[in-house]
Parts: sequence; C-alpha cells; structure tokens
Amino acid sequence: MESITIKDVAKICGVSVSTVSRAINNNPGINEETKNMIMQVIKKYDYIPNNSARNLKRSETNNIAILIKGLNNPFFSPMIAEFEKEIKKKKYTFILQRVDENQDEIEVAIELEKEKRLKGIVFLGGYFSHSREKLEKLTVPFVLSTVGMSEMIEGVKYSSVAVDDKKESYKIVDYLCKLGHKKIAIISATDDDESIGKLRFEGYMRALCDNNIEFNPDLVYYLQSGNDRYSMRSGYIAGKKIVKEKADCTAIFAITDIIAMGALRAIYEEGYKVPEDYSIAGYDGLELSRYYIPSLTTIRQPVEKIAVETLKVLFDMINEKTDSVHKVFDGELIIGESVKNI
Amino acid sequence: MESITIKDVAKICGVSVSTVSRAINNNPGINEETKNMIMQVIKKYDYIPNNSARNLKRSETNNIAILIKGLNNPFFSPMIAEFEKEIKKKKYTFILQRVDENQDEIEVAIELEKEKRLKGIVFLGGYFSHSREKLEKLTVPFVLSTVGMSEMIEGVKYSSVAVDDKKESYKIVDYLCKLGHKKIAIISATDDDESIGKLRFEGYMRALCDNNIEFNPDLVYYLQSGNDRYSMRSGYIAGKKIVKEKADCTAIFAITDIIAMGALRAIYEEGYKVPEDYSIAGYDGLELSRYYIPSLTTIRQPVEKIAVETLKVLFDMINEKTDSVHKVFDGELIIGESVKNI
DNA sequence: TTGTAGGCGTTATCAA
DNA sequence: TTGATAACGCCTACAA
Repeated sequence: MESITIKDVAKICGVSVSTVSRAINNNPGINEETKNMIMQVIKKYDYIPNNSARNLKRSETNNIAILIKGLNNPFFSPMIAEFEKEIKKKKYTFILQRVDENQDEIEVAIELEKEKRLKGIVFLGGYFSHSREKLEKLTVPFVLSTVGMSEMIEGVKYSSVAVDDKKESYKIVDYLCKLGHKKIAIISATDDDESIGKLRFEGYMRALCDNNIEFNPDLVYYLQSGNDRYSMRSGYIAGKKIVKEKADCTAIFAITDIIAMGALRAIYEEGYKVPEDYSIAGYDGLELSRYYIPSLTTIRQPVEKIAVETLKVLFDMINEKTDSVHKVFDGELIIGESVKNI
Repeated sequence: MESITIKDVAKICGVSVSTVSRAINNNPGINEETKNMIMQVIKKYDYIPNNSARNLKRSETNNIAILIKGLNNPFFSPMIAEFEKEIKKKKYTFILQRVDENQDEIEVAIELEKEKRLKGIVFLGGYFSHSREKLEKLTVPFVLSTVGMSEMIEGVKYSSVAVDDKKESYKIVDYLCKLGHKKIAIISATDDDESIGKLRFEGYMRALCDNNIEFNPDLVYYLQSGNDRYSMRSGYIAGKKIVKEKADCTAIFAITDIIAMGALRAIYEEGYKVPEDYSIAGYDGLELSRYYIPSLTTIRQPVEKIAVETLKVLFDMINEKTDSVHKVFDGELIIGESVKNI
C-alpha cells in the first residue's frame, strides 16, 4: 500500500537522504561503495522516485514535450518515432502529450510546461490561430512542426518546420494538368476550415489558373464538417457524391491521402475504375498510400527530415544559438497508379 | 518568466492561500463572493495550478491512465476515442501514456501510479508476461484490454476484457475451409512471439484439424522479427515470398488486417488477383479494411464494446463492487471481397 | 564524502 | 467562512 520513499531508503541504508539523492541522480562526489550499496537497496526494495516531487523541486529538467492533435492520424506515426529516437539520442526525455480535438493546445502546453518544467515544446500538426498574448505565455522555446500556417505570428519567438502546402498542392495539381486533365475536381475542407484545407485549395486554384483552366465551382466537393472530416469515411461520402452527380471531371484532387482512399473506394463501389475512369491524387505520402490498390499518386512530405530538423531547430533555440527559424522543405511528387495520362 | 503561484494570487486577492485553494477546487464552505473575486483574479493573471505540486500533495485523484504499446496501431484509435469519452463522462481525468516497444509496461505503470496518484489503469494491447511479484507492486485496480493472454496470472487481482483470439481465428479459418479451401497458408509471427501471434496460430491449427486438413508446415510464413513485424511492409514481404515460391495454396490467413493488406499488395504487384488467384483473410476488423480494395474478409473485434466494458469493470473494481472479472467478447466475421468460394 | 535544513507549490488539518 | 501551518517527496545549498 504505502510506497517507499527516499527517506525510507536512507533509513534502511543508514545514510542521509541527500546521499541517496546523489546516488540516484548520478551526482559526482559520492563514494562508489556507498552508491553501490544504496543502489542495491533501491533495487531490492523497488524504490521508484516520485516524479511529481522531482518536477516540483527541480529547477530544470531535460523534458521535451510533443503536443499532438489528432493522434490517430497515421501521418504522425513515423514522425513520432523519429522524435523519440532523436530526443533520446540527445539524452532528453520525450513526453508525448495528446491534445483533444476541441482542446486548446496552448492551454495544454502552458499547463504542461509548469508541471514538467519543460525545456522545449513541439506542436505537431493541426492549425494554429492563437493570439500573440497567448503565445507569449509560453516561456520555453517551441517549434511548429507540419503545422499549416496561414500567417506568421508577429512579435513572438518561435520556429516552424513544414512544407509549403500551397506550393506542393500546386505541384500535384499542375502535374495533373500537364497530363492533360482539364476538368479536375477537388475534395476539400469547407471554407471556414483554417489552415491546410485552405492552403491546399489555394494551390489548386493557382495551378488551374496557370494552366489556363477556368475554375469551376461545381467541381469543388466539400467534406462534411466535424471532427472526422479528414477521415476515410468523409472522403468516401464525397466520392459517392462525385460519382452519383456524374461530376464532369477526369481527375480528382483530394487534400489528404486518407480522403483520397475513401473516395477511391466509393468510386470503386459505384462500378468505376481508377485511373481509367477517374484519376485521383492525394497529399501526404503516407506509407499506406504505397500499399493501397491502386497506389496513390501523391505529394510525400519528408516526415523524417521534418522531424529531425524540428528538433535541431528546437535544440538550437534551447541553446540560444538562434531565436527563430522558419524552415520549409520541399515535398516529393510520388507517381503512383491512381492517375493516368490522357 | 517566473510564473505566478497560488501565493501570488492570495496576495493579490488579500486572502490566504487556503482560501484560494478552496476556490480553485470548488470546496464547500467558501463564500460565493470571495470565490468569484478570486476566480476573476485568477483569470486576469492567468494563474494555472502546478500539477506536480497538486499530485504530490493530494491524497487521491480521479486520474485514470491508459497505457498503450504500439500507439501507431490503427486498431487502438477507436478504442482510445471511446475511453476518453467514457472517462470524461464519469468525471475522471484521462491520461494516455505511451509505452515504448522495448519498455516494460509495468515499470511505467508503477512510476505513473506514484507520479499521478492513479485511481486505475488500463493496459491496452500488447502481450503480458509479467511475474506475479511485479504485478503485485501495482496497488490500484487495473484491467487488461485486448491483451492477448496466454494464461491467467494466479493470485493477482486484475481484470481483463478481450476476445478469444484462438476461437476467433478458428472461426475465420474454419470459414475458409467451409468455402472449400483446403490449402490455407498462414502469415504468422515467429514461434518466440508470445501472445496474439501464438494464439491466432493455434486457432488456425485447430480449424484445419477439425476440417480434416492436414497441417502443412510449408504453408506457414513467418513475419520477420523485429519491432515492425506487424507492419504492412512486413506483410508485403511475406506476400512476395508466398507468390515467388509459388506456394501451393488457395487461401492465406494473415494474423492482422495490416499484414493482410501488405500481402495483398505484394500479390497484386506480382500480377495475381485477390480473390481470384488467392483468397486472403485478415483479423481485427479495422475501419481501413472496409475501404481497402478489395475489402477484407476479417474478424472484427468489437472495439467500442470492449472499451466500454473495460471501463465498466475498472470502475467496478475502483468502487469495490468486484475484485476481478474476465470478460470475453465474441468477434464478428466480416465478409469482405478478399475471399472466394471454391 | 556526507549530513542538515530549507523550500518547490499545493492541499489538508486544525484552530480561530 | 477564513487563516496558519504542517506535510507531500524530493533536490540542493551549505555546513560539517
């Protein structure tokens, strides 16, 4: 029931608590023998230090937190793995904190910063439309990683690492155009959706324009709004609609791979074929999209690179080598089996 | 820089810290007016209590932790969502804790129990081969949810909620047999893999036996070992092997949907068709498997039910309505497009 | 190399 | 209804 504390260990060992503390924290200036003896007792009695007490007392830690909205998004999986690896390599402690869809990530961050005495924070994915005042409450360095930024936030020290959503979405839509597609539908988020939905839509518009294709509002299919708007189901519904309305298009650009796959399935169920009847392009470059049948033509975000760079920037900020860096990576056009040349 | 503490708030309000404490904790016996006044100040100065201090001092909390190994597994996504919903509904606090692949979940649990003064713990997925002594260090109720159990652990109070892996895997392999398949390959984990790999393999064996099909060791394809053995890639590799070796089978049972999809893709790339050339069955019933083309024939684990029941059991344990319950749910055979009748 | 004592930010137990 | 004050378990000067 009652769990053992540092005092108990000290008593058992016949030393003072500070000596025990030194032993468990690998402090210098402690006799090897006493240390060994203490460690043995600790092992025997299974003493585990209380983290709350440690965090409370410690002036600083090596804790780095990754805050992530939409944990179930497979896009994040490889990034998380990379973060963990890198953070451990640097001898920091990795804390993964999930943020609920309708929770304010900054609030969570502020709370966690206090609780864990964070050294730095990474915000992963999602949007970011927070006021300056709020962001200023964050007193440790933070980096936005693959966060669709609609605009820079003035007067706040922070960094960001991501691809340029607009540019990349332009890239893939332009690719569709160059293959001869002139009627390209888009499955996109509703107007009120900030961030990636908007940015990727802008890239689409621009690409059409540069290819002298007139924008046809009838070819814009909106995802249902709601928390699962970026789901397969949501793409599926949009796909069904496209087919049933006999949308006048030869290609479809879905703003994420997941949505593309949902749409693909819908088209398949309606008896059409991809890419023969409809070409479909996605965005993200999930591992899954290589294994889907047909594999997706998509924009691959260099997730590993982004993760590594995110931490590099964060550590640079922590070590005061830099104040603020905004790094943009190129996406890679992956040519899969879901788009045909016409 | 320096963040505001309860003392500061007390000073600003001209009251004592205990009064502030009462205000933030909704304690009875505090004047409504003073409370309002304090809350206003708190809002204005953005005071946020330090969780470490709270956890340290508080005798008990309403924290429930979900520990999960293999966070990236899409199988867990809907379960996590359900857990969160239910836990919040009961006015408890939901703590999601990721456990690294080569970390000991019990160690993590013990540490977290101290740090957060947990009320209860749910272990999600993975295997479980811990000694009794170790488990006894857990002093709060815990439930194993969808944890493949090779055997009951004697003399320890704990509960479990899951499907019977052996029975369900029997069910789907038997289904294959009944459709006329006599040569059924299996993609399974290596022998040394505990838990689900083993259990699902046993179901396969039993089903073959009951259908008077002789077991053919050549039709057992092992996943590469390693942390990503349950990945698409891993299934893909096995699938390639099956085709290239011209395995003498009409059907393949993959022990998870993810693996099945990887194998499916491999077969597709080699120019064969599913289910025309090979029938493939999976296990888990992921949402994704309904959207894959072809959709998978699989065993769907009733994840929502399992999640709800897991918490019900946990709360019953917390409230001492029960000591230990072992609940088994039935899986559901989902008939997809990946298996044909021969 | 070790021990003593103060304090991290809270909550809980008193007494007022 | 409020206020002192003692913990919670640990780390860290400082002293020995």
